[in-house]
Amino acid sequence: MSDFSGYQPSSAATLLAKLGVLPALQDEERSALATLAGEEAWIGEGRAIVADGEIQPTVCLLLDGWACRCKDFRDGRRQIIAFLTPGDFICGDESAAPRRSDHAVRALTRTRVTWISRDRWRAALVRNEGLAAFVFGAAAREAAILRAWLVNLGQRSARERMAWLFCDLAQRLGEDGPSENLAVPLSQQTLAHALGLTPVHVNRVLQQLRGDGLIDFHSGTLTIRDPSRLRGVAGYDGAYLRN
Amino acid sequence: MSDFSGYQPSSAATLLAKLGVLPALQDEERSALATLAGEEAWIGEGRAIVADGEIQPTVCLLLDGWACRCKDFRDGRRQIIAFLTPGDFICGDESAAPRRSDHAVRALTRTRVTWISRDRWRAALVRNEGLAAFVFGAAAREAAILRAWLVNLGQRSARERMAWLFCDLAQRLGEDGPSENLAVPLSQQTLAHALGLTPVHVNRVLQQLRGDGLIDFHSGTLTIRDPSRLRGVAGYDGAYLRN
DNA sequence: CGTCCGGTTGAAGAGATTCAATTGAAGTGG
DNA sequence: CCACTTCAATTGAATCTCTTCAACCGGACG
Repeated sequence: MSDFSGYQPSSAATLLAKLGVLPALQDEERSALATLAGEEAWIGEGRAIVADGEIQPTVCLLLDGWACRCKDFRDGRRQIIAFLTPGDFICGDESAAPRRSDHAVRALTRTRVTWISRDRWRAALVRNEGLAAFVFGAAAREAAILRAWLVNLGQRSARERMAWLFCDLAQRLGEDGPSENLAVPLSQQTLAHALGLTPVHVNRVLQQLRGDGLIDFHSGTLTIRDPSRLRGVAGYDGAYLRN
Repeated sequence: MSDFSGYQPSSAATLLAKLGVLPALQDEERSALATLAGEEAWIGEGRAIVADGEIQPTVCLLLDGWACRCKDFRDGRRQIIAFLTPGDFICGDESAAPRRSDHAVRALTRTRVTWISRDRWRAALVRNEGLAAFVFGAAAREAAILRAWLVNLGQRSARERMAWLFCDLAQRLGEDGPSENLAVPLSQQTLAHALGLTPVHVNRVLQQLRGDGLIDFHSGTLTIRDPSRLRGVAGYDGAYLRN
């Protein structure tokens, strides 16, 4: 993976900022969360944060960098199920009993991660209604993204599919900022794994989209040149992200 | 849709039986749930139970028949996101605030449905820990199926994909019975919508699978002739269904 | 300096779609 | 009981998207 120095490593503030999106979330809740966070760790690019089949007893949060949920086949095929960015739950967001993971979570860049004891987490949710509402909302949102992604894979052509993914990323990353020149630390290979395409085809479609003046995608930076036309080819409707 | 008279319409007992799967669920919890159920309704085949974009203020349960979550495009394309069978939540299982639905739920057969007031539901979950655990488990399970389905669409060929879907259905339907001669009330058209293929191609692949002695699929009945070989071509591993 | 990895290009082939036509079973009405 | 409709399933042929395989480029790095 090339040079992704464009990322401003964020502290726990990233998560808190994300939590801040919820108007109902009081300072009290934010600090509650901040105090919950236990040990932290940096994890190298490409490493697994959670292995497929592993039982994760703790709640796990992504603080810095990008990760992905992915499923690997014996024969080398790989499907990326979701991209995770700072503030996302790596596991345990449903607060239910620990479950055997049916997929791996891998670091796409160097990432910083923190773990929270499930008991303390559960206690905090019971104590703090606003926090609980936020967490359930986040879970519902992730499920919505999952469904939208599934639809994307099932129905759209390679061109539409890639356009859609870029719309999705722009929407999610740009919710608190302008949607141009986004830091998207993904190789074409990784895009291929996310889109269910071959790297070769990703490359060609990428050139096509660039040639049409829709986007630019170079060394970890996504530039959306014509947002509305891109949404047009993608058939993109961001409704699934609004609650 | 042809003749699906093979279905024994089940009462609320179906749901309760499904709940009974969870050992920890006490009679107390089951009856709690039974008393919660409010008005019922029968819904005709093909009708929408929940429309895309609708806000469903109540919790909604499927009691009889099959339904699907599906996303319809303007241009007529349609992707089925999940199949729902008796005992499944149509909406509201996360118990979070009501959310604008990002997809429709359609009846694939004639279905029977019941609605529960969200307030009473939430109260019941708080009161009854076992019930809450079951509900969260169900949500986690549905998410796992969703992920597995996404992987299926993204990585597998038409043949593998269809084999996988049949394995999935057999596993889920057969959990409380033998896995042969399953009632699967789906047209080839519907299969196509679920698999992201054209009906024509579904037909050909179906013939191929039948010719290979793997399955039989006729007038709403799925017969798995060679389960282990079918799992082989599908690359099926049912781990995502176990918790 | 050589190697490695991501990106790029070309050519050939497989898999799935598209369009169009036919079959067959179920349901309707005369 | 038979025409007539309807709709799912089936078949064929042409087309196209995407894959596969193989080679090459260029920057990063030991």
